[in-house]
Amino acid sequence: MSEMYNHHVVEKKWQKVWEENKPFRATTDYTKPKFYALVEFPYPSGQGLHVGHPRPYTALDIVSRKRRMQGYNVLFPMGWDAFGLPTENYAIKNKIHPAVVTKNNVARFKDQLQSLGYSFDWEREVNTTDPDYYKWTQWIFLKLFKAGLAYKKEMPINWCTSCKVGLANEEVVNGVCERCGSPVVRKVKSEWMLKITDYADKLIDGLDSVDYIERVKTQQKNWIGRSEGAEVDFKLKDTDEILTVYTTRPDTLFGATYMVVSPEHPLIDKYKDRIKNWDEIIAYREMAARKSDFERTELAKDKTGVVIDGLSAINPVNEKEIPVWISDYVLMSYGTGAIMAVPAHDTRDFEFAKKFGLPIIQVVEGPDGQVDLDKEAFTDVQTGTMINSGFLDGLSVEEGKEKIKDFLEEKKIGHRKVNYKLRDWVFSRQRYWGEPIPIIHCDDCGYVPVDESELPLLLPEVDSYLPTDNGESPLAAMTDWVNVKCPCCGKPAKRETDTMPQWAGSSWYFLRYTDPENKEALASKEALNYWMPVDWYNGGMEHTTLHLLYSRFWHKFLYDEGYVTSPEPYQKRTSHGMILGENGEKMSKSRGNVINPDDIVRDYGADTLRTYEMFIGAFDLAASWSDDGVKGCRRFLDRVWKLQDMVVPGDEFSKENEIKMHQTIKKVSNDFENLKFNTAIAAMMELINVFYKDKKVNKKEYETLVTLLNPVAPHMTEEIWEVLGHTDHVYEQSWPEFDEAKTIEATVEVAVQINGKTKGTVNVMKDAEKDVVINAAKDMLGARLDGKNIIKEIYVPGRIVNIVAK
RNA sequence: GCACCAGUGGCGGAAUGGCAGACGCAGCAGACUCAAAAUCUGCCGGGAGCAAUCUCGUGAGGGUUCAACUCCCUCCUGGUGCACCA
Repeated sequence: MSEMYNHHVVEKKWQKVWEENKPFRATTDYTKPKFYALVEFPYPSGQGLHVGHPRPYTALDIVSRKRRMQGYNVLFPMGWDAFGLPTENYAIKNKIHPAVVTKNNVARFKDQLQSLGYSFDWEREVNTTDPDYYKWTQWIFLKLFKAGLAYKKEMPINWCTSCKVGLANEEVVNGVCERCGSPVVRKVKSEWMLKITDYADKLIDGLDSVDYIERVKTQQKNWIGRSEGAEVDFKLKDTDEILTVYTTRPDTLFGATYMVVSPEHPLIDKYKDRIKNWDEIIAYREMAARKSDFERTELAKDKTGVVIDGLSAINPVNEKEIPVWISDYVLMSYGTGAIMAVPAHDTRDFEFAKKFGLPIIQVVEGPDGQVDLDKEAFTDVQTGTMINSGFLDGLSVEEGKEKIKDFLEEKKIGHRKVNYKLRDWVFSRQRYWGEPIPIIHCDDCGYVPVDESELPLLLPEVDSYLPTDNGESPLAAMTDWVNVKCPCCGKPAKRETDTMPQWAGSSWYFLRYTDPENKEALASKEALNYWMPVDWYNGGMEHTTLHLLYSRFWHKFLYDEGYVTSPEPYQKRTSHGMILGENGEKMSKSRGNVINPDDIVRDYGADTLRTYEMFIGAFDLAASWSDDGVKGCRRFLDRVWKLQDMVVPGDEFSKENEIKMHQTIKKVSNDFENLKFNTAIAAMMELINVFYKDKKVNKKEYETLVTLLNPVAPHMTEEIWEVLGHTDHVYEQSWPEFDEAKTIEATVEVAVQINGKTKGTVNVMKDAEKDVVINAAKDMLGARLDGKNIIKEIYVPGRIVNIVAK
């Protein structure tokens, strides 16, 4: 009898072997076929690993292990996205340098990951806070700066009152800080910006060439928010002024009954003298400015606004005079900050017009003519027909759009225009624990880049990491560091004291893994050529509009500059679901439903945790934790272990199990590729149930099972392999092959139905003729067909017989 | 409000036009045991029937089809993302 499986001993034993033999090292043999599997590198937080981490890591570990056995040169790396606020805040609170905090957290994370037996190539570990790494983050920034894609701008930024830091739009959730939940207010600051908007079209178009799950593509497209429309010029009455608006519905121009400009629109100040209700306008503008993002969202349902008394506009297509209003439902940051309002065919304009009693003119008719403009605007562009629109009458909306655009361009009163929701990326953080921005400001020369030879520009040692109340970075207090000579003219100048956001280091880390020690370049051309693009990148949906978009932007920029050779960084992107607590809620300390992976590894073993997280449910959906489910997976592994006592000799599959073996190899192989780990494991469970029923398994069958299971449960399967007398290892074996012909049984069980209701089954040869099967089915049905009139007989080979009878 | 995803036994889930509930958990029964645990074996959606069997059943309602968990329409519920983007 075999000993009971001892995961403590066995897992440590094999982890040591892997550490010493380094079988998972990616080689520099660039002649072999390559496979680059990537998982998002973690932020090494003080809490340690969460049970959510192993789900994606195990998934790609399985795929990586399988690919190695299939002969690929596999790159499956891991590293640390270690700059960031929590570390800095912890450092401030406990008076420990953030670099020390980071070092400790990384050590803990690494221990935990190694205890799970991942086949990462630890020789390629990267850390974004390592100067040898952030040297290249700074280098990329300088390239962006030199290409005109990094610029400084005075702008109202999202300011977190608690973190005392500027936030990107992406980091503000419902008007509060994504990290700490404190209110976010507007504050005008001079900030570094990256012109991601220059890449809007490339970021959309590139999606056609990659294999991302549809959800990710849709979300990125929506986030970039490309819209095609037109800019139209309206004359202001009795002035030479032109008020330009952006619209996606130029076809409805005849229905414009008023205009609205944003409260911040410069036109207002320019015509101050003409405006008769100036006090009212100023009061409204101040009220709008005071609203936080949160209030603006909350109040979205109720439209407010003030008519500008003294200004009016002329509709260029019919010369009608229409009033001009200000309202905060028009945003200065989108389009031209002004709109033409067509209340009949725009929901927001409709609400506004109803509230203020403005005229509503219908210019599009529904298919049945029934449009109730008392209740709501008619916004359907598919079925509408133009009316009350002069030369557009009778056209469809689509035709109308094109014809009016031609007209506008011909008469020089407007032109086609594409707009995006995407904004430039706010790249400054007033914080210590980030990459210093390598720029020097000189009063005479302006912003001067630090010479590339001086990179990395190291973070100076400071005593206090506390942010200042006036919004300056802690670095600003370091006068020795700040005051430098201008590299250009030699006069006294100052260093930039803002640091980069956490997204910087993660925007290119996948490139560094290909050649992590390189001193001359971010990675060698040869390494990049061979390894890029990443073949399979798995990560959380929450990174779709942040990290994933930012890193595609940087990569496309590096491609345009000739530093990388693939236009897209990731060939395939998949996403995993969250692991919820046992009660179906998100795991959190306050809910008291947190599971610590260390406890599971200690009590049941890493192989059990890995198997369980893969068996828990569909990979892309959220799943609730279950302690009983964990036990079930351990029971399965124990049953595999105990098959040792039932082994009989055999160099080939036994006759009775041959088909089942080929079927299982096929199912497991395919399911691993398609993220269907749960059904792959179910197939292996079915297989061992067969062995248990027979109370025997031949050696070849057992070895095959062990090989198939190895990517999921690598420790136990190596141990079994050794017990079976092998001196080599499972990871050196070839992935089992299946023979398609041998996955098909000679006879098949065909369901027999009358009028689609199943009555029983018949066994027939797999390639039996239709007549034979139908007759067998009729025999089986016997008296049940008596007195019935057969109308139709359907046979789907190998599947079903359906007799339609009355 | 808009978009996307999901809704199947007591529970996690399988089946994406062809025998609904694979596999696992929990439960029940048996074997082993002095006993318990562990392990092994069997049963395990509802209703009717001694039974063979019949019948209902995949959030609700309608439709397409010989056949619908699967496709189409309307609605309900939950989750996620976006949210005055003209």
